[in-house]
Amino acid sequence: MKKEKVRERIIRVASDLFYKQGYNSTGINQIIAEADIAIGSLYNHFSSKNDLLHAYLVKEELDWFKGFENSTSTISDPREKLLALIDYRKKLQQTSKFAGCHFIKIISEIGEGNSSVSGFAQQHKEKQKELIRTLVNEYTAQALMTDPELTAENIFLLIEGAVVTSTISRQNDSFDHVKKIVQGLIP
Amino acid sequence: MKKEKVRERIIRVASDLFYKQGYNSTGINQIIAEADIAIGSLYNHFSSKNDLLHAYLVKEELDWFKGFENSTSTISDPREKLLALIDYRKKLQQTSKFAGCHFIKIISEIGEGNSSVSGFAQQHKEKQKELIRTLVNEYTAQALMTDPELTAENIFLLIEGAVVTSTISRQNDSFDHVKKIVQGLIP
DNA sequence: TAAAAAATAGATAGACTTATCTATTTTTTA
DNA sequence: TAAAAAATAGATAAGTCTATCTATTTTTTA
Repeated sequence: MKKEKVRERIIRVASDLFYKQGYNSTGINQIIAEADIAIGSLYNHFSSKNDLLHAYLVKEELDWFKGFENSTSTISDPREKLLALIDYRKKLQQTSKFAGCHFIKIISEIGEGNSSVSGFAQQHKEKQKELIRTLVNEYTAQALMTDPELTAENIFLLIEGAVVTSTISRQNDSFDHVKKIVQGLIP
Repeated sequence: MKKEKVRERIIRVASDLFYKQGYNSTGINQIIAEADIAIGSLYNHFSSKNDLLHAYLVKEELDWFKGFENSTSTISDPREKLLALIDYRKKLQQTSKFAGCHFIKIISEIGEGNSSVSGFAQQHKEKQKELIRTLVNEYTAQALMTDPELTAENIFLLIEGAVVTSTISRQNDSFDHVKKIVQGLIP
């Protein structure tokens, strides 16, 4: 196993802290302490805390799609893949102890305050929706559907709703409900 | 018109700032400056910033239900009332320039860090769901439905999804989609 | 109108924040 | 192995944060 480089360790520790306790509640000193590095090393790799925030978002976006690919690479049927997407989001919530979606979180915390961050979150969610649209269209090719565009939006909104709901309730039953509803949408 | 008391002014200004720029990004000094009061007055009414946060949440919960009642008091038909709920959340997003749901925001920002806050948000969302459940059950009394419980959850999740999605995309079209979908759920 | 309560200005404590700097040691590259 | 690059410890600047305190003025109550 390759040794983790300093830069990678900084991003990993900072990402974890930003996610678990929030960006503003995480100080540089805590990051360097938990990553066990010198403050000079941090500022050698990143010009500012905001720069580190950007690296965090890039990492999480990569991890999200890598994780999805990893969870569903063996599934080719579009209907099964859509249901597996729901399972994937459920699993993410489970393993993070209901910490929620990284991008919803950061937008909630800094909002308009940082246009590059809000633009990044916007694009990320658009990609997720595009993924669903593609799968719904593949499904439509084999089983006719009245309004695939609206169905894709329907599934997307249900999943987003389940993520925020499970984050607040700290329970995963919303995903089971969404799965049942989606099974009805694509029979 | 009655003159606004100091305590009310503090809560109003603090609530506005907590909502617009986040709890952690809002300092005591900014609150007293914008409310145009002395710092001694603030700490005479509230024992800490956390105490003020609690007052903020209580206010927003009251305002939410008052606002809903105000928007829908003339509507008695449950189906129309459910559609009016969607319009209400849409209007809130419009008037706040897509600042999002107060409770999702605060949970995203402080998460587990404050159990009284997360408990409050939990209860608030439960009340919203209960409201939808009641309306769906009223509707079911006049037009039979296979699974009212799942339909209520369905509507709840769609609305929550539309709120977070419109917050990120800074567009209100999600609500129009939800309305169309819900009209299909309760024909 | 006199006493009590509330609000004021403003100083201050003490902890924490991001970021920079120097000087030294360790690691990597050629 | 020697030179270059990277990482280190630790001090420090300059600012922010929440909260407390005193002393004075304004408002409310009786």
